[in-house]
Amino acid sequence: MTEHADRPSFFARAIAMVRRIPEGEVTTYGQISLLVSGRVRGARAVGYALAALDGRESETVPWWRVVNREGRISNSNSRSGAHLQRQLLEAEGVEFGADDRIDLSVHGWDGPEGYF
DNA sequence: CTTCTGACTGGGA
DNA sequence: GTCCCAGCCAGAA
Repeated sequence: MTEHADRPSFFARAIAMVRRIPEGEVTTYGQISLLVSGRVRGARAVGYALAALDGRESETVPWWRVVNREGRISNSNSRSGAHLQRQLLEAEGVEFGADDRIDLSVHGWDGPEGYF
C-alpha cells in the first residue's frame, strides 16, 4: 500500500470494497466507485486498482466479481485471464447469457446493507 | 512542471 | 441501438 494509514486513498478503499462482494454475486466498477467515493465516474480508477493487484492479492481479493456496466468481462483483463474470470464466476453459480452477459438484476450486488 | 493512458460510466447527438 | 465527449484517480514518460 502506498497510501497513508490514516488517509486511505481511493485506490485502497476500492480494494477494500471488492473484498466485501459476497460469493456468487457480481458488481460493476461504477458501483464500487460510488460506494467508496460517492462518484460513479471514478470507475476508471477502480479498474486501474484491480489491474495493479499483486499475485498474492489476486488470491485474497475477489477481483473476478467485478465486471463492467453491461455485465460483461472487460477487454484488457484477457491478459490476466478473461477465461479464468468466467470460469471462477460460473463455479460460484453466476450464469452467463447467450451473449456472454451476466443478468445484474439477478446476480448484481448493490453494496453492504444500509451502507448509506 | 505537463501530458497521456487505462480491467469505466453517464449523458447528449 | 450507435458514436462521441467529459470526468474520475493513479502512475509513467
